[in-house]
Amino acid sequence: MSLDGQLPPKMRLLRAAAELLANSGGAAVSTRQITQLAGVTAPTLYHHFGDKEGLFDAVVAAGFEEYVAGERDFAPSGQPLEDIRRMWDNHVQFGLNQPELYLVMFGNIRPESRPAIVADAEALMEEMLNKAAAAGQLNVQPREAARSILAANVGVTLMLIAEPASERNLELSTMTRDAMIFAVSAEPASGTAPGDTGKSSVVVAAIALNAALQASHSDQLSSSELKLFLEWLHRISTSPA
Amino acid sequence: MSLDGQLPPKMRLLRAAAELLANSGGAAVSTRQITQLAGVTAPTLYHHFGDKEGLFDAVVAAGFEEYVAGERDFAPSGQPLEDIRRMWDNHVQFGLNQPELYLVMFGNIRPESRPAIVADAEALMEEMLNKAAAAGQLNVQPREAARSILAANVGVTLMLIAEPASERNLELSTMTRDAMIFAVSAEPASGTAPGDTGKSSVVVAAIALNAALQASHSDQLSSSELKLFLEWLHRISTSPA
DNA sequence: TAGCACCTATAGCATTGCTATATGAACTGA
DNA sequence: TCAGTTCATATAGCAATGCTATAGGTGCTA
Repeated sequence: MSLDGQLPPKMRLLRAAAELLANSGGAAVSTRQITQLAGVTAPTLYHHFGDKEGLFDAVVAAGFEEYVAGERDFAPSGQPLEDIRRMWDNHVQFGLNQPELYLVMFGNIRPESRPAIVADAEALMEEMLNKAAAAGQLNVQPREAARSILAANVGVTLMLIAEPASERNLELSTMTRDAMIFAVSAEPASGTAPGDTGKSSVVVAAIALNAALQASHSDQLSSSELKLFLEWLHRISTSPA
Repeated sequence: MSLDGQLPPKMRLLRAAAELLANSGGAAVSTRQITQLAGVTAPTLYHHFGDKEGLFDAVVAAGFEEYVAGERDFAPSGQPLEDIRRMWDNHVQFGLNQPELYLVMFGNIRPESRPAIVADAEALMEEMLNKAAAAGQLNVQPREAARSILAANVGVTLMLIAEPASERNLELSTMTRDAMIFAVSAEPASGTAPGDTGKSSVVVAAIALNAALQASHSDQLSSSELKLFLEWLHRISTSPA
């Protein structure tokens, strides 16, 4: 139960802290647990890191190095926006793989350390977005785009972490990701005119669906299913209500 | 320095905890500080709330009531998507006004309590999106849209909280907000442009009908018919583009 | 060998969340 | 009116926490 490996105590403390943090399930981790697992006594910890927070900052810094490495460690595809997608997915995956560490990095807020990390993550993404801008693919400043995308990226990751692993639906991530990337990209994005506020009755909706179905040859339903479906639809769309 | 006001101790504890939490600047708040400010001794706290966490949960619950009240307390404009914008702005403002409370609610994660709150916030937004869907203004399921928008909303708010108040640029919020809303909204008539990134009109119509049906208790179909009908409707409205 | 900087251990302090127990107050039924 | 019961608060103290004052090795240089 001790992390001896002839490693220097400083390293053992770092690893012990990281391991306990990762397995704590959100609960607090005591210095006594850490020092015991590291096979070291208390003053050693305070000699090397000054503080419990100092130790945790070191753990976070190490985690951030790993994060940055993950964000850089793929061959650029030549399509900057495609690379942004991969950065997004990497970010989410990092959060899901190391939720506790991620929470300390992006979920917690201590007015000094967090902005530094966030700023670095922003810079990382901005760097990539600069290429997109150079290729004329952005319709906003790269910095603003990076901030916006990263904010959404963090929000999605936090939400995915918060829900039980069995219910996690990564479509939330891809959908939000593509929405953000589309929003900053220079495609011919027409205005968002709300348009006519169509009536909201069941009848109107049913009629619309009916018409759309007739015209589209959807193959989601078998022919017998479709027949019955249309009959019901007709019943609904001719209802007196 | 005491919160006496002839209020019952339970209330004084709640207010003391809320006040200390709001002014702690992220630092830990001890039960002794709370009980002293409330003019009460320790066992009183544990009698009423069982736990330090129990007390904080109560504070969060009260904060959430306030949040929900803020989200409901404006006249519906008749344009659901415009109301969604206001919900977003309310959310951000709540976070900036009470950052510490907000962090406990949305930034922290304790696998039990947080998902409940997030789920409630989701439901709140989904409720509004149902109206948009019923009006044929959505191209995704209201639930998915709500999750996606809320995730981005939280991410933006956290990022704004993290940076010094002087540098806060709310344009990050409006830009991300409009990007998300645009992404989930159906292409406004103006030419129908079927091919583009928008989903087919069948899907839009099916989603609208689904939302309208849920809200209207139509009795044109028997319950068993309705069940099967909804199942098919779901199949259609989640079909790949 | 002596001196020196570095690293670690022994032991203990103040504060933390929490509780076993007891005391008071308010209500209930006779 | 009064004993019994329940609710609410206080006294005092426990175990665990973060942290530290002090002292003891350990290896290097001279």
